[in-house]
Amino acid sequence: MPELPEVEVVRKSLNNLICGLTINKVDIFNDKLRYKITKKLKKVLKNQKIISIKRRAKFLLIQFNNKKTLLIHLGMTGKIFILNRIKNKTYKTSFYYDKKFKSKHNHLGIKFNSHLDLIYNDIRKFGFIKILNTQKINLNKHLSNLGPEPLSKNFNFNYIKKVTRKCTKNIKNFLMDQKYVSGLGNIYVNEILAHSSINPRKVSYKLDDNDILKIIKNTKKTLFSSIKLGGSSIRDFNNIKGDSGKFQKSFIIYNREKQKCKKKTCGGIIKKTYISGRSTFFCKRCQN
DNA sequence: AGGCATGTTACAGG
DNA sequence: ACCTGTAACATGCC
Repeated sequence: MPELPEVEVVRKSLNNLICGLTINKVDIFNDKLRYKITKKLKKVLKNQKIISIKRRAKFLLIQFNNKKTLLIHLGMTGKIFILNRIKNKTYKTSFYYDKKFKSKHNHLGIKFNSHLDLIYNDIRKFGFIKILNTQKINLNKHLSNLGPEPLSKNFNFNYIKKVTRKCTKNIKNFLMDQKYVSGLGNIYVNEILAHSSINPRKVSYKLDDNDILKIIKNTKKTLFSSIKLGGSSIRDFNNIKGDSGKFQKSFIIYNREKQKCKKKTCGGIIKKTYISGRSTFFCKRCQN
């Protein structure tokens, strides 16, 4: 689930539900994630109040009043649930807590000074949770080498022109590389290149000005639309009742192998290939 | 049964 | 040094 739009949708719902709350207790159910969850997390967060919930690239940053920040990366299958322990109700964070989510994959629980609990659940354990000093956040290795946010003004023609000129990667790997643009992943890059009618293997320095303009326009457009629809929910999330992500219905290329290209007057057949081991979909006709 | 999966990182080889 | 492909991480689905 988690590329930029999905993380942003989670951020927004957390901001609505738990910003301003104070932590009562932290439980570590299973510390095995990409990096081990440290025990000091419990002490550091106890009695602390959330003062802001931000997103940078695919990271969530939950800031507390003791100058600590919780850094969360959802990896491939990380999910955050908010539960009402009195009414036994689950709130929408982007993805409802459902019986299909097995508690054996719950890693962290936070009890707030209210009727709410937060649960971090991660089937494949590729995500991670770290505590950082808020003042030193920009020095953190995960955050210090990130390229501009694609929805910000820093992601513009001059910037992309400048960096693509000296980049010999193909454009798909360029857009997936967090040091050039942060927050894009495999699904959205497939979509962006399809919307832009650019072949994913095109070498970055060979992009002409028009290609660059199309990429910028379609990146912003695709991400905005997805956020508006609550992000994308694919595979195991598809059948879950109450799932709020709807952008998968707007995919024009991802997971559409052998189907017809949706771009008007094209109608070519979509092919699947692999680039750097990642599934890549493209239309031979309009993405020359 | 084996291939595949929204991410990141290390390593080998060109 | 830079690039690509591959494997690894862990689990579930088809």
